[in-house]
Amino acid sequence: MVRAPCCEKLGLKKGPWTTEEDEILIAYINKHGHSNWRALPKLAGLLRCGKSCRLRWINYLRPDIKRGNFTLEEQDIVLHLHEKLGNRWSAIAAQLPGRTDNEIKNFWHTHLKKRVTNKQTHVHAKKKSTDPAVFEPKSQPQKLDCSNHYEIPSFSLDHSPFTDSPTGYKEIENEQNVEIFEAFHHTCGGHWAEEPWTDNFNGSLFKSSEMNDEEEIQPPYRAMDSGCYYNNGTKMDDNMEFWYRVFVKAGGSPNDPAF
DNA sequence: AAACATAGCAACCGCATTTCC
DNA sequence: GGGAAATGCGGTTGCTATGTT
Repeated sequence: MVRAPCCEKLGLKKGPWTTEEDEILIAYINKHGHSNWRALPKLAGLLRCGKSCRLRWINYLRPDIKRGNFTLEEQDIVLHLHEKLGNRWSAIAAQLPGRTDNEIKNFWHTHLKKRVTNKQTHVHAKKKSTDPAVFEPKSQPQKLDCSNHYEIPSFSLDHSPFTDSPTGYKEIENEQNVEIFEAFHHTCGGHWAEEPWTDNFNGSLFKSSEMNDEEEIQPPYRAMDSGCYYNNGTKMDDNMEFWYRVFVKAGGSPNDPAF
């Protein structure tokens, strides 16, 4: 294939776009669309190459672009998908309406990469703690549905939702609760005393009952170094924490007197 | 206040893939 | 079916804002 001459050789402009250029591009696309990027700049009267116009439109001028900080939910989705897909930014962007691959890529390099590095360090350090909760990711990440459409299950605050499994881990007793628990962190707002969850979990949820100080946490198991706290600062026990998360995820008030 | 370092991000580059003729 | 053109994608660069010394 013969490579098209670069912008400079054609006397085309490079570098940051001006407001005037943006306006011209927007006006042209609004009127004529962008069926042919290569022809567009000439037709619109822009001294830019088609590639530059496309990039500017896709990454900045599109009306459906979502600007501003990434929400916790978006950050988690990026982390989950990156763990599964790697640097396939466009594939990740496809799961985040309004976010561009370029924006996600930048955000990853400037924010999330550090968090992953820190988390790995933390997981390593966590092996010295007692009774860490662990998760086993089973299948590929999926876009989490964070709407509160779950029905509040019947439960007793004294009842343990965990059942023993032959593997030595404790498993959450039914699929609906697993699903709710998996999505718990997306409901957290200011209710959870924890950092946003960053690990890849999307299958059954397990809680270790047999890990001790000497055991190293290895993938696919993950440390959960967080918890839920009462207003007085006391940490909830495991059962209470579980039901609290289920309850809030299902639409219950975080301040419900039951907790 | 100035110099320097770092972070954040828009934009570019070159290769890969898809579409068109 | 094959080559050229167009588009898409991911890595990288470089400018600007902000923080630190």
